[in-house]
Amino acid sequence: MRDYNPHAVERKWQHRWADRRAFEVTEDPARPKFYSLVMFAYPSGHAHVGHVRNYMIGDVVARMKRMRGYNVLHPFGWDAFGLPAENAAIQNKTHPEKWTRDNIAHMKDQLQRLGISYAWERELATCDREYYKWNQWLFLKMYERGLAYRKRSAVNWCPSCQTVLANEQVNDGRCWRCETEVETRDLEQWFLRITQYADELLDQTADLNEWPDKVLTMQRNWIGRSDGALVSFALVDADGEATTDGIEVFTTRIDTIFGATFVLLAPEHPLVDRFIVESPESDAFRTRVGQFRALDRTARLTGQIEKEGFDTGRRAVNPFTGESVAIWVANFVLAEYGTGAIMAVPAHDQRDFEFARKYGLPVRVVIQPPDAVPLHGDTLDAASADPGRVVDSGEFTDLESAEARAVMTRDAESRGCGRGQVQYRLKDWGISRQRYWGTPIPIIYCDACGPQPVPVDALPVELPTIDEFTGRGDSPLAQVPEFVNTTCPSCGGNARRETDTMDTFVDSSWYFYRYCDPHNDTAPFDVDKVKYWGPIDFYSGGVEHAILHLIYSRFFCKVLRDLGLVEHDEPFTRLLTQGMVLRHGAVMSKSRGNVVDPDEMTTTFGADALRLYEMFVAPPEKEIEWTDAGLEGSARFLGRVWRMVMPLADVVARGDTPPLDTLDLGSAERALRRKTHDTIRRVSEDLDPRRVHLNTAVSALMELVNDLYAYCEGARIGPFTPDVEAPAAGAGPASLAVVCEAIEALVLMLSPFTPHLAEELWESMGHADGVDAAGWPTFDAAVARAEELVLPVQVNGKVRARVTIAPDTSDEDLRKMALSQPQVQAHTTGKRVSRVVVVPRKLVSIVVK
RNA sequence: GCCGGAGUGGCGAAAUUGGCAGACGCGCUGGAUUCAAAAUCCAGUGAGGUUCACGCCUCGUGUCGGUUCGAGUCCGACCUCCGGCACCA
Repeated sequence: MRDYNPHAVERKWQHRWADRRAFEVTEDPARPKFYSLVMFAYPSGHAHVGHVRNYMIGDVVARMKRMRGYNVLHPFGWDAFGLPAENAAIQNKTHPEKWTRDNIAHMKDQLQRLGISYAWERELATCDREYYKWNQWLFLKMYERGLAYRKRSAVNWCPSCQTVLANEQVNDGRCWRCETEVETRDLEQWFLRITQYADELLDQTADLNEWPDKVLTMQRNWIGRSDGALVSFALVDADGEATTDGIEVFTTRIDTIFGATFVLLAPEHPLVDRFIVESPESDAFRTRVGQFRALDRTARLTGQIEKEGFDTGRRAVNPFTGESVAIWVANFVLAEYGTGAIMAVPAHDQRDFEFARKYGLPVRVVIQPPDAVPLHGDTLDAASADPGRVVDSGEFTDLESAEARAVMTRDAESRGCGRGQVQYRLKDWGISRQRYWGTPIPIIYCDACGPQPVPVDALPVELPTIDEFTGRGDSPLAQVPEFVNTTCPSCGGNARRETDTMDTFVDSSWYFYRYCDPHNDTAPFDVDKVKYWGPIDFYSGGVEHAILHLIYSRFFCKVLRDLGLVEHDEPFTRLLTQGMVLRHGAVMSKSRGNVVDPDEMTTTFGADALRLYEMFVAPPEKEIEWTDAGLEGSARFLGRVWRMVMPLADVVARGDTPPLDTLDLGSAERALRRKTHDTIRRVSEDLDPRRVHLNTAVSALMELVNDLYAYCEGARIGPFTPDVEAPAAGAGPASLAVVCEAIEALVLMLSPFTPHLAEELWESMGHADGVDAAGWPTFDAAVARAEELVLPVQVNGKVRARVTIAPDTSDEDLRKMALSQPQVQAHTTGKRVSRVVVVPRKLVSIVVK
């Protein structure tokens, strides 16, 4: 018997798969389809074992589905635009494209040596002009529909990356990529109107029942819907008379409005500028406001500052009480949420409470929570935010909070001073980036005609080649006159191109549709092809994309649906968020120097051992700390499989063992068959895309191998025959038949995990057509059924004995057997048996007193 | 502060509906094989007690309490860790 040489085996099968184009697919309406996808890769330079883990999860599912007869689409590609390439260019004086293409070549080579079943002919890179052309096309479609628009606004600016960031890309006031503190800039920017889909994005999270709850919760929080009301407080003029001008506030607690004893404005609120002008002490007022506006942005957004404010000297009328109340400016009121103005109800909102106490403003209780001592504004030491019974509120007194909100909103509406309103935390998606290595935004500015879309037949707007990257100044594209200067598509006069590029999250929001038709040069993809392959049945990737990528992709899906390009509402049916692979407690990265290169692992142990180990070490969702220790164990297991199967491969290949149902099997043989079929059941269940318990599937296969060794040792066959040349010597046909059945099932079930080894063994067993042709092994419930059961017998909750029974033993017989066990008697004698619980097929529980 | 998730041997973990806690693997210990080692095969391995021995007993899934014949699993309170959101009105 030849020894197991993983490298030779792996090379052989990788070449064969490539030669046979084994994983390339076309649409086939006669077969059920399965679209297995892993998040595509950023070509950072080198794949590490963390990437490998994710790609393996997708590959195991894809390979299993292929064996089950599905037409499986399993593509791969590159999220190739982005800042690191440009930064590398600045540092190393290379071109971002060269850096990117070199990295792709290297990483592709690494991945190919892992034997992943990708349809490489569908490979795409988002920096391909054939790809980003359709980014531009989709942008123009959105522009036509008013979903892409331009506005001047305060945006997040990372001084280190020299670019704008979306809200989603700012964490704790810092850049998601480089952790530099983010500044605010006022810029003209392009936005995608994701808020138009806010409700749908929120509501349809309810349909995503194969997504982790964690991700759905994060998305719901991110969208942040709150139902409330807009209420207008009329401004009071210098004579104390109400005017027709008003301050609109947003509140979710209109039921507390009788307790609204003042109004607060954000420092940036437009009325503040008017008040400055109208103030008798304009200069002092302006200085005051300036101080608030200059407050550190990060501190303000994270609530790390003391609540402060000042009286504007102006007043407004509470439309419910008719009282005139003070208008203050407060540093904690956010200009970008709601209307930038709030009604302050100190008795029932903690922030307002603190503010009121600090400045001695009135606190008035208007809600009495049930089961609480009667509250009083003068004695409160904290706001009471709980709902309850409305008090001291005129005609609304005695309503419950929830009802009061509805009634009072209707009342405001009827009097023309308010209406129901839904607010979202979600903001429109700013996509302009002042960088080079991305998709040019296909817009031309003409002094005469204004912004003009680039005509579709002029797409793509190609990225010009730039020789030098300095990282200084504005958009690099602005420094290329031949790019900037163009003619207006409308009037033909001189015009300038937009020089910003798109956020790369645009690229990754629809790439999974392009895979369905990657070489189409007349459309982003053929509608019928996406109709066949979509939606994605299984999608796996890092949980760090739970909000950004996954919410943007859901948004794009809905836009594409409304454009008539896709039919489904949601792009990803099942989502698996894979746990990260850490090294020394940190995510692997080149800069940290803690990267574990899969090449080293495959050189030492083989790709199959690496694959198996990463699937076995922990559940896919769980974060793991990388150690080499267990990898050796996986390599050992594969050797064990080889030494079990190889000696008997010829026996299988000869195919002269009699059919199992014609044989009279002994109890050891029946037990092995039972194990075989029970393993088929367990592994099949664990590999179900809704489950994907890959670690327990592997351990089930290990158990089967252990049982095979034990059986073969007893039967003196296979690895236990003294004569290697005659591994089946002395074995009866029954022994051989059950062992052959077991090893065939074993090899087939192992193949999604360790495809090279499995194909090699399968071929050695005389099968020329590969494991896909063989299909997934069939589970036979009758064979797997236990012949006898061993049930525990508990006395007062402690196991005191076990009884072995036939599965069809009656409850009464079981009860008698249990009570007659000597160990049970020892604990029941002299006591009264008060109760006997018989749980069929589970246990017997006896209660004594 | 709010919303999720988790806490099980020396380690990674398992336990699908409330039913024998610790499957499987790593590590360790012992045995076989070997001149020897590696590799391989076999056996043992939660803690403590007890027995010449087969065994038997007690404790044990973050802490405290509860429900139940029976709780890692359900309920209540708390502790710790991880993730998300956070002055969002």
